[in-house]
Parts: sequence; C-alpha cells; structure tokens
Amino acid sequence: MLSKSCVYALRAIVYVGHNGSENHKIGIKEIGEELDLPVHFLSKILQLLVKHNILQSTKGPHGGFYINEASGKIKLIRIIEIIDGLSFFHKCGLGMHECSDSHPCPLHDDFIVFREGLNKIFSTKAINDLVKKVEDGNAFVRNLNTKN
Amino acid sequence: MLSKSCVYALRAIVYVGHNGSENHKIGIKEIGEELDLPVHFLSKILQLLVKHNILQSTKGPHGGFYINEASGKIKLIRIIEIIDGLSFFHKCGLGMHECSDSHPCPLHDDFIVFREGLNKIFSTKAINDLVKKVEDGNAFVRNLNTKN
DNA sequence: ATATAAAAAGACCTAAATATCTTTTAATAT
DNA sequence: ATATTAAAAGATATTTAGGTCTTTTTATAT
Ligand code: FES
Ligand code: FES
Repeated sequence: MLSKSCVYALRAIVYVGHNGSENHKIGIKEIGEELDLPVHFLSKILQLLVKHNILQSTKGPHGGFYINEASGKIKLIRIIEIIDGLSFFHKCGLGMHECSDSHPCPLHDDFIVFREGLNKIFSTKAINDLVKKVEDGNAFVRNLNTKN
Repeated sequence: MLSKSCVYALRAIVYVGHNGSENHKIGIKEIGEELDLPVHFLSKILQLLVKHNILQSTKGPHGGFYINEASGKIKLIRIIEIIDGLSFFHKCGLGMHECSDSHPCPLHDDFIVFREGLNKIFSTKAINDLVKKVEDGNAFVRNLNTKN
C-alpha cells in the first residue's frame, strides 16, 4: 500500500519528534539502529523531507534531524504525497484505467469505502498525533524483540 | 495493495466467467485484448490458477479458458492467497516486524479497520458475485474508452 | 495419421524499488 | 585556521515485479 520508503519516513519522523528537539538533534545512525532501517537508504528519504521542509536538519558536530513547531502539525498525507504520490487514493482497486462511479469495477463500492477511509485518516492525523501516542505509551515505532 | 498479477487474474477470471462457458471457451488472446492486459504475462498467471483448479482450460482447437460450477463459488481471497499470499492481511501498516494489539504502531487501530474490512470483503465475495454484477450491467471489467 | 490450434512451459528481458558504498559540503569546537 | 563531525549528494549494486519471446505439449478436426 504505502511503499517502504514511505513507512520508513513516517516512523523515522515520529521517532525524531519523540526523541529529539531543536537542541537535541538525532543522527541518522541512531534512527537507523533504533528502527532497524537501512541507514543510507533512510538518509535519502529524509533528505527529501528536509528539502520539502517537513523535517529539519543541520550538518556538523551535534548536527542531526529534528522537527520544528510547524512540521509537527503537518498531516501524514503530505508525507505520503511527497514520497509515494497520491495515486493510490484515486486509482481502481482492480487496476482499471479509471476509477469512476459511472464505470465501476465489481469491487468499486466496497473498495472506495476503505480507500476513502484511509485517505481521511491520513488527511486528518498529523505527525504530532502519532508522537503523542508514542509519548503516552499507547504506541510504538520501534520493533519488538530487536536484539537490544 | 494487490499486485498487478493479482488484479489481472481477478479481472480475467471474471471476464471468463461472464463471457465463456464449458462449451464456449475463451482464448488468452481475447482476454488480453479485451482487458488491455499483456497476453504472455497474463498467460503465466492463469496457468497458475489452472494448476490450482481455480480456473479450467483445454488446449488445442476450440480450446481456451472457462470456469466450472465449483470455481465460480471460490472466494476472492483464495485467488489472492495463491498469487500474492496473505501477508498483507497480517502485517503492520507502518512496516514494523510484527503487528499486534499489545505492541501497536501509532496507526494500528485505524489501519486494522481498513485491513480487516478488506479481508472480510475478499473472504465473503466469490467470483460469481462479481460476474453477476457485470452481467447485471452494474459493473465492468473492461476499461472505458479503450480504442475499440 | 496429419495438420492445426491453443495452452503450457521455459528462457530471457526491462524497469522500478530497495539498498550500499564513496565523496562532498557545511556546521561546530578547538 | 584547522580538525572533526554529520548530513547531502552521487554513483553503483541488488532484488523484485512486470513483461516479452520462443519452444513444447496436447486436444481437436479433417
Ligand atoms: S472502478 Fe475499481 S475501485 Fe473504482
Ligand atoms: S502494529 Fe502497525 S498496523 Fe498493527
């Protein structure tokens, strides 16, 4: 559904939101290790988010990633848009060229309920909402039973 | 979500169910043309379904594909299982190693609604249900505005 | 029996996603 | 100014999904 790039990005940004701040930036190495993600690959993805100002970074000693006030309020759908694009939310679940009410595939009515439902969730929830859940101990971004 | 192989299979089998019968088999070429699908690729996929007896075929003159009584009653989930596997319906939407209620990701509660909902649809609907919709003119498997 | 038609099977190719490795740039502390 | 640190950037490799082409097998009609 979402590409690996995309879910890596989401978890990474939540991790940064949870563990970092403007004066405690998080290095890519730490993120990769804590989330069991391939560091260099993740690095590329985060670069993209920085370029779009979804995420902030600085180089050099004590450099790393962090998110500012505004970034925390960004909706998940924006990140998905940047990384995967929004085509999933428009295209036919059975792979027809067009998804439309007037020329529906046999799964259309059922499928769009979920497609729209997901769209709504991603369009409503912001980074901070996920961070909050993690802070409250109601959710996690790190894998269970990773070797440490 | 579903791979192309999988949606190609679903549309093809519905097309065959709709347009064919044991004494009017449908050639792979026709299916490919009518559904705008790559013929040889589709051929591989249908072979797999035939091997699993989800679809019937015969070679030679007047040969082709058709579905028998039993096949029409097969649930979509079975086809998905054969082609893509069922991992989608168990794995975490944010790509964590495990999806569980006790160690949920921040999207878990919202995501599983979607995942389970889709699972239910695929587990409930049979090939014939889709064929029926097409026969009633309430759904289509062919693309709109294809050149013919 | 033979020719023919159509699926099955096999070998191969291409493009995209994912991942790794190396070099460059920029920020900070000394 | 210099050394050091860490992200950015670039180049390359690997894997997987998707797609094409060729040969073989099998059913049917003549
Ligand atoms: S036409 Fe297939 S999901 Fe809308
Ligand atoms: S843990 Fe992520 S969807 Fe269940």
